[in-house]
Amino acid sequence: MDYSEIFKALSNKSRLQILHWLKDPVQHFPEQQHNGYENGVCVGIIQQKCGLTQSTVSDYLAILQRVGLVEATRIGQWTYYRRNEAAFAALGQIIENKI
Amino acid sequence: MDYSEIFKALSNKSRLQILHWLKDPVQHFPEQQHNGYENGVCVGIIQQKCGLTQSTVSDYLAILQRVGLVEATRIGQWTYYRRNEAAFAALGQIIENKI
DNA sequence: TCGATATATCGGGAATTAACGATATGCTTT
DNA sequence: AAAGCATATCGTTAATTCCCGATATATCGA
Repeated sequence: MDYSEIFKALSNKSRLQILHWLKDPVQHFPEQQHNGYENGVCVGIIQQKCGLTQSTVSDYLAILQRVGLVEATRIGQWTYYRRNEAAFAALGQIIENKI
Repeated sequence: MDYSEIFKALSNKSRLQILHWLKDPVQHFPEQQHNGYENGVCVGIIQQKCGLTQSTVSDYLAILQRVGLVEATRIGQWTYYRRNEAAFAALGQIIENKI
């Protein structure tokens, strides 16, 4: 298997920052109340906090999704992104035992 | 702290391959017997197996050393590189809990 | 000291990534 | 159907990374 793609996704400060914020959405994204946080946080809210443009944030979330670190749920016109904690646990194990 | 540099070091197939070989030097580098494997494997032997040039392999090992994933020992004209297993264990924990 | 060997460093061209603006797609409401 | 949002995709330039050859440094043996 090729883990370099996963590490490439993690090798960027903005993407690491987003992942860290998504670890505790209630604290880091209080401006999103409407739907709860079950499905994660929508792109626009993440973008505001990043300071990056909408297209960049959308790109970055797609990169993280492509390697399985986050999952997306489309609800109406919003796409909510949340961490895939199982992927992080698995990656931790891989680093401790396989790499 | 800035973990992106560590992930950048891991985001390359050749470097991951080297790290994996260094996990079991006796098996992957049988051509090196002279000094045992206590200090790791010297650059030339790693280079032969990689197929990359000497300068590239030296660069790559320096990158891995800079972020603490490997350690170097100079003995005479040889430099031996070995994995820093504590760094991998720590990184695994960071991914499971902190990122 | 000189030459041979091992490794490190420097400079560069090709390939990739960062981040953007512009535009397309898709959903919702009227 | 049309207008308004939210998000995705495309095309681009600047910056970075990949990987090399050339060269410098360090150590060893004669």
